[in-house]
Amino acid sequence: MSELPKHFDPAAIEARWYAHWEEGGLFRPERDDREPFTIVNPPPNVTGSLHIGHALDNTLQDILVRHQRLLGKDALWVVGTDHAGIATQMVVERQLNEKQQKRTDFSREEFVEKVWEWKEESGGEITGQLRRLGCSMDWSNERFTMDEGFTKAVTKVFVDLYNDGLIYRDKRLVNWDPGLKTAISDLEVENSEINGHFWHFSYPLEDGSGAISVATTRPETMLADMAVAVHPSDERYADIVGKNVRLPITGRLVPIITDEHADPELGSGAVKITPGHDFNDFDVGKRAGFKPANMLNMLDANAAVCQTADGLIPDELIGMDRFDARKTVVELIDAAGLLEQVEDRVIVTPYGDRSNVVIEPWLTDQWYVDAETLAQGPIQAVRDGTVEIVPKSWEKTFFNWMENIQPWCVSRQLWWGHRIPAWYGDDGKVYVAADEAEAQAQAGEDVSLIQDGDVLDTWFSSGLWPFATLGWPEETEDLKRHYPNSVLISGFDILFFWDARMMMQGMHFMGEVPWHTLYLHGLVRAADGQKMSKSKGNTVDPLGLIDRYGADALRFFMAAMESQGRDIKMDEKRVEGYRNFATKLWNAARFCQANGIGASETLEAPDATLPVNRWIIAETIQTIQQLDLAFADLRFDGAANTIYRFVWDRFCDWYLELIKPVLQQNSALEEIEETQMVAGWVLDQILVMLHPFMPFVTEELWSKMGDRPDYPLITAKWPLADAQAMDEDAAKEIDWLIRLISQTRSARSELNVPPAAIMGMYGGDADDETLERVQRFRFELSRMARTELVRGTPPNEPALQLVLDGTTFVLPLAKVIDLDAEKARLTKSLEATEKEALSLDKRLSNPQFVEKAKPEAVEKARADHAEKAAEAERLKAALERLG
RNA sequence: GGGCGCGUAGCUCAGCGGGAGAGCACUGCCUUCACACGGCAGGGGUCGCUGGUUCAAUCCCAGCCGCGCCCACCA
Repeated sequence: MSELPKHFDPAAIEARWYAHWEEGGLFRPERDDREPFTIVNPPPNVTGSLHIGHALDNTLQDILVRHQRLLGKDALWVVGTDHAGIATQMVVERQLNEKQQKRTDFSREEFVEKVWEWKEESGGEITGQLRRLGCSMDWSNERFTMDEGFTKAVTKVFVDLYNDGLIYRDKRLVNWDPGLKTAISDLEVENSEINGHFWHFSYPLEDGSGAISVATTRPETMLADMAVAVHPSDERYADIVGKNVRLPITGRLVPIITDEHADPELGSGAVKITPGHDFNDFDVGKRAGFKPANMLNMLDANAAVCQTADGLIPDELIGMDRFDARKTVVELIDAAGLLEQVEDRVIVTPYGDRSNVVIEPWLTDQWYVDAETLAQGPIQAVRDGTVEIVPKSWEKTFFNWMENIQPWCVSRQLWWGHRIPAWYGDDGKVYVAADEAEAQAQAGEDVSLIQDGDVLDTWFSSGLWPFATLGWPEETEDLKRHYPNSVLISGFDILFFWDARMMMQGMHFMGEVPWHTLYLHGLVRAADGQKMSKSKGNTVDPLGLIDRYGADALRFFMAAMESQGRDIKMDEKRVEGYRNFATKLWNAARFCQANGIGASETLEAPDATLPVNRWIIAETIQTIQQLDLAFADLRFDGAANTIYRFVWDRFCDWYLELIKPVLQQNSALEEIEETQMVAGWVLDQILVMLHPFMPFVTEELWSKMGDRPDYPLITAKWPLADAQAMDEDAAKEIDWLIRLISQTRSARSELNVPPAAIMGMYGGDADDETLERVQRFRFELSRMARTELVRGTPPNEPALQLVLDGTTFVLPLAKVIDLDAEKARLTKSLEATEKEALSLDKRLSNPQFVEKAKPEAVEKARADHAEKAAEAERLKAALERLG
């Protein structure tokens, strides 16, 4: 126990305590015999740095983990980082660009080596920042999605899914990102509306008997048109279905076909079909009997025009960028007199979420996961409650996506990531195996093999996080104990990317859900409600907030603002307010120290006789109960507000003020000792309850309030909500005292009674019990209300009158009192009371209410009415006495 | 086109069947021996609008008006 400095400086204690916890192994004490509690941390990008969203996400997790650790559980918070294929490769490529180099200047091996170097160099940044936030993760088993064990798991998953028929290679349209030159999944495409045009072309019939009009938003793709479709029921075209049209520019002959896809209402009702460059047309093309292998492709990986298989594209167009080609094609068609009309039109255009380049539907061979099959288990699990989504409103969104899920393209044409374990033999076959030796064994010695050059989607590997981090595919002790995990906390923005994939892969490979609760939180927005983004320049750096206000304040802010289902708007004033809260607690502890109050020796509430002590014990227990409920419901805001109010309003503003007379006014020794003991116990409970939210300041105070070197707060015991220790009589008595003090203060303030003036207080019509109470609390009343009990009949002079329960107290103050002000005050009070009494009276005189309302409600209304009516009478009498 | 959410004090948000709360901001007083990053007292709300259900609605239902997000192939 050592004296607390006068000023609280978060920075001075944070680093010290974090190191102490980590070095002492306190994040993961030996508790093999206890019930496990497990959370896996959404692995941040290895080369990333902590942003405000991480701060929210990780604060919430740390609160749960610290709470569970205090409850005595074997709490494990798995931590690690993600290799983040595209994002990381982009970072390194950008660095090369700065040196006038590019990826392709190097061999694949050389480039990957450079990424590893970068990872070694910068990969520690974010983990260091998580430490600054106070996150109590199990660093002793820190993982990386490309570490050896994880890579083994990824390979096994791919091979097993392939052998189960759930991964296959297919030629179909993918979302091709011409900027990054890789395929991406549906989820990585962001659609946005842009202003474009709708061009109407006239396609002449081969037999010269006329023409058919088609409209398109992408004229350049007509270079690879393979048909024109009309609706089967569209009679306008019935007699030309089956004829050919001769396409402008290429001169290709393509048939007029029928397909349900053609909308007779739209444009002319006839639509050009380009199976190689449009998702709808691909389906139409397949229905029309075109094999994907024969579908014409007119764009290369850069989305520049290339020659189609039939060689019909004029040379002048070859090599032209798709947008230049668009212009040129329109010009050529116009020159041929076949451009009928150009309409302005808003077009939904797909962009790559990383590159921000317009995505091109492109015909390639890729690896696909049969997501539909894998989705069945998770759908069922959410339906039957095995997995509870919190807040529940996300369930619909989850079902809607899972029930309409498309094949998941998992191959990426990148260099950084998990190499796909597939080898192509010169025998034309594909061999999928754990390594090349096995593939060779499958193929036989005579076949020469080349490994697939692609890597896997990052989410393919991070989907294994809940079990691969625990040692899978080895059957480790950890895996047995900690899978399924207890709860997953994630932003709703990765519900499909990550959460759903974890469920699919977890259920397939572990046979069980990855966790039983899925808690989804919102986004942290800028103060004006805008989404934070680097490009807008409106991001708030959590490290800066920690520098200014301390990690505890930032954490408390996150918790207090986290109500389920709503985004959080950044409000720095509020962070400041929670810094003030930490300071308040610090000063309360200083007061305790100065008054001989220290660490409690017991976990149970001490025995106490003084009402004020019995009262605060009851208040503490109520707080524990409320906190337990809030935790059970994952109401972070509720929990934070409960402890906040208890510390500030109850403990500091009332309890500490009420015990000052006991501690400082020559009370009996046993009363002082009892009060010190109770205050020490309450402060200890506060520190424990607040610790999950504010780990640093609480641990510091815990150590400073007593010598308990082998019993750090981080592994202390969560308080017991022992209802037996609650004393209703004491609660009533202190409640009465608080109301008397408040009323007196309020009246004094309104009448401008000088703050220091002591007012004599006559019991007036008080009964003996009340008088005795006033006498008993004379020191408290003297200090906090500046009143002194006077026996006898009040003098016949103007006085301040207080109506409390069944008593009218009289405080004569002839010299100071402003009679009119007092009249006004009493009148206002009377009016308010009468208004309430009247409203209750109206309700009670309604027979419908008395008959139909719940008996408790009627009973309460009657009691309230009686009370208000009596109070009104007293106020009226008081007014009359003033004349 | 479907789905979700929001609209409560000047601001940021809780509450969600029995008559409205917090933090900040604001006003007045207080340099009281834990704390001015403080104390005490106070002002401020037809709970978006319109109907309905109910003895009773900010809270449930329907419609409308504003705002936001997600999903979806209208060429």
